[in-house]
Amino acid sequence: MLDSEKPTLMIIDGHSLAFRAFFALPVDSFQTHAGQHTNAIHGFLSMLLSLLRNEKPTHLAVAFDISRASFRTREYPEYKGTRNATPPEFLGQIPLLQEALAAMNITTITKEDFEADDILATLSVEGSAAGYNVLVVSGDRDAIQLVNETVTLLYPASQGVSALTRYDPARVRERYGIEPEQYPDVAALVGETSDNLIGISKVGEKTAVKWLGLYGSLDGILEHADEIKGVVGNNLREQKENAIRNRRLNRLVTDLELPMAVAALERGAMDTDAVRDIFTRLEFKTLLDRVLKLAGEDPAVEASVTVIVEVPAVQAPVAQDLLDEELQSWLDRATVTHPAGLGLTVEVQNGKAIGFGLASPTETINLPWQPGRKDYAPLEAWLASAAPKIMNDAKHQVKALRRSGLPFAGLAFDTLVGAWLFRPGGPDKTLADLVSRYLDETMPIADPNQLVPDETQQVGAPAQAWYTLRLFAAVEKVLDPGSLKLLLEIELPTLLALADMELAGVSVSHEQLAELSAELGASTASLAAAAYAEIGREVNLGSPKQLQDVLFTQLEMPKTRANKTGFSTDAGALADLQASNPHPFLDLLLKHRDATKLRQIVETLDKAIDTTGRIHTTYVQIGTTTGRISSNDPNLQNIPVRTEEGRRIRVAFQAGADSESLLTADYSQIEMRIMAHLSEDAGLIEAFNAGEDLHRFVGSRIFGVDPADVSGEMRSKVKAMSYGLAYGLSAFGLSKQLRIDTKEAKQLMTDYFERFGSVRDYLRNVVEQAKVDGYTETIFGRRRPFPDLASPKRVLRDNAERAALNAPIQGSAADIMKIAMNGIAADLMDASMESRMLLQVHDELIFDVAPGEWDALRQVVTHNMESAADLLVPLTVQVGRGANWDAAAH
DNA sequence: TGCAAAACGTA
DNA sequence: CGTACGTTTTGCAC
Repeated sequence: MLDSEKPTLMIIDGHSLAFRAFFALPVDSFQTHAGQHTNAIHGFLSMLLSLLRNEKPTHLAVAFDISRASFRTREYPEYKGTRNATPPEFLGQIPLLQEALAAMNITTITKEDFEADDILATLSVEGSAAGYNVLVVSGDRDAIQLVNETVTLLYPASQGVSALTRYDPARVRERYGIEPEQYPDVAALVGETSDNLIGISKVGEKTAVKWLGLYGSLDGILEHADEIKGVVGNNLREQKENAIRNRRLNRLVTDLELPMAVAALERGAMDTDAVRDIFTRLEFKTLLDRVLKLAGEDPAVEASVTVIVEVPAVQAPVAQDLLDEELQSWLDRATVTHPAGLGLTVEVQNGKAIGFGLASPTETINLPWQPGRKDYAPLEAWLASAAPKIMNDAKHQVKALRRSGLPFAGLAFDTLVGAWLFRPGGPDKTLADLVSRYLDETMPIADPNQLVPDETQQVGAPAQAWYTLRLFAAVEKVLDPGSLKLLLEIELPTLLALADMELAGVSVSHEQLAELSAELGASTASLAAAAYAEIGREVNLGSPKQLQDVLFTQLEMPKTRANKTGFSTDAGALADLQASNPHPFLDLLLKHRDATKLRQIVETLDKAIDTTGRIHTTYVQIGTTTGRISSNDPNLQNIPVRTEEGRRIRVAFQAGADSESLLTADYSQIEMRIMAHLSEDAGLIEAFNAGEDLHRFVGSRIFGVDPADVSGEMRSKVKAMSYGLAYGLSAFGLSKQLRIDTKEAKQLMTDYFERFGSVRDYLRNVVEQAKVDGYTETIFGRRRPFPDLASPKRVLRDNAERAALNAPIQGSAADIMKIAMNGIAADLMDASMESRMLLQVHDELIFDVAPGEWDALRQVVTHNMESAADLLVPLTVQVGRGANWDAAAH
């Protein structure tokens, strides 16, 4: 029997979902004239109706608890003992809900001495055995253990208002990293606050999952408890009774004797009079309409039920379904009639393309897609052609096309990136945001009060494409010519390059990370133990609040810099304390911080490795205000490099299986070179043209000595000064960083500007000009608005001034790197090279070098990076080669 | 569950 | 009292 032919049994935990609905909906808005609160009933029924429509269960039951007392509370009186008293507004809603369900001819089940969960468990086992597809709907995590190939859990995603998440075994694995049946073992170890079940101290989800991975089950873990090291190991051995008790209590009963068999739960006709009666008493008007329409089972009528959202003033044209010749002739006509481009939205699911929406100003086309379709040949030809495509947030759609083996060319505009160029740092992140801002319309979105999203209310791909096309005109209009050029010539090619980099990913060794993690885990444990010994007690070293208590109360150390929660315990503050009040605890704490931080990074990276051994970050092209790209999920732009230990992480980033090595290429001192270019400072330009070490050269000028006589100390002072300049550093800040007094710092700045006066003039001028224009501009015309420069508030204005003087420098560097990347991507393509650009870290690029391509790649990379901009000083690039990222550094 | 704050990694 | 980011953890409010 096919799955789709099997009957579907839906079992709902009435109490947990009604309770969630109670907190999700405002109490005051749901009240009868008689004063009865109804928000829980309304929320529950609304969700139920959506579920009935979307899931179409053939069999249905709702289980309720009878009271808080059950065999579990008899066994362990503290069970659920911490729960607060039921809110008075909730009282009385359950009986009314049950009455409504009865009227709808829906079976409700209770069982003396057991919880609703146990009923769910029993029915799901019986249903599976009897050949049903089973849907369990519950807001209680314990229900996760019920999930298997035939049982799916629908669990409220957040706060019980927006959506239900479908947990099938794959999703449980993805979310928790365990098999569904292992969930109670995790819960037993971790504990469950809401049930007043105390777990093992210091054991969280991460640790529990790790142990389960090692030993398979709670029993396995307890058998090997002696092998587990460190504080957690001790805790486990000392508190194992907790876990055993928790496991006993969270095991759901699957063999209850219930008053009816699963087959008896088949849905029957509603008693529409009774439904009318109870819904009227509850004063549910729209819900009554919905439930009666559902009872009528008239598909035409049912479809009309969903029109609850406000109809926008302007509506997208109804989408047409076209195939073969019709599609071809539509495309032929539309591309000619609308030479500026057509709107395109790729519908993406699980990273693959599953459909397309096309739009002209007056028509939209809907094209569901699956691999191997022949009737969309015209679409594929159009996608592959240079015919202009207007998209919104194209990057992930382009990735989906590539993953689906579809061609793509002709990206002519990205409304999201365009809007970002207009307002970098603005709040607009989605198509709906842009529609609201630039079209002043409300794009219909799913009713947020509905527990189950209803696709019929969503704007589909064709309508999205249509909105995108209209946004194109609006966004293009607000962009100045420079920004428009930037978008077309720099950002759009970069978007495509980033898509390919994300798809490529970078090879990372799980073995090396695991080894590193184990080592770091051991050292954090011993450092923590040593730190505890120093102060005679155990505190959470990760809690600044608890550390404050240790440092300033127990050890009576002098107060550090203040912050919002008291006094700073950051590395700088601790170093100051160590200088004035040496104490072994401080050193141990700092080392512990280092180790835990590194381990955290290692763990995050390890988890991000895919089945092919690679990590795929996501670059956010609109992620910054300056023009830089940001990276997340995971962030590969902040991998440690400054310490020996940290660099071991970079060793794990290695050449891919098909590559001969990695190549790294970075700009040397690009921001200082841009500063030299923009300020036209003769001294600084000479410094770069001299080919001498920059800081040594500058130091010799400032301190009036030969370059050869510049000491290490002099050089580092000059270096800090130079870099600080671009950030708006003050004498005070400089003194703080160099640990010299303010007077000396001030003198250093004076001497610096005496020799490099144009730099000071330039920095002043940037801010002055920005005050006049209201924005700053990079070498390539990237603008950043600065409304706060006119603020009467000192702090705001000062902050804006520093950001303004930095923006053209950081932003120009970003422009240059993007231009270089685009050139490299084009050259790799033109020469049909196999080497791949993998990572960008602001001024550095990392590549997989295909066998035999080293020389060619080095040439392509260096040439494009060095010639990306024509400045008054040369752009120089350092290239390195190695089997891993660390070795490839120079 | 969601948020702010602190801390810290990078250029 | 130095720019630009993203992630994790803690502690607290809802």
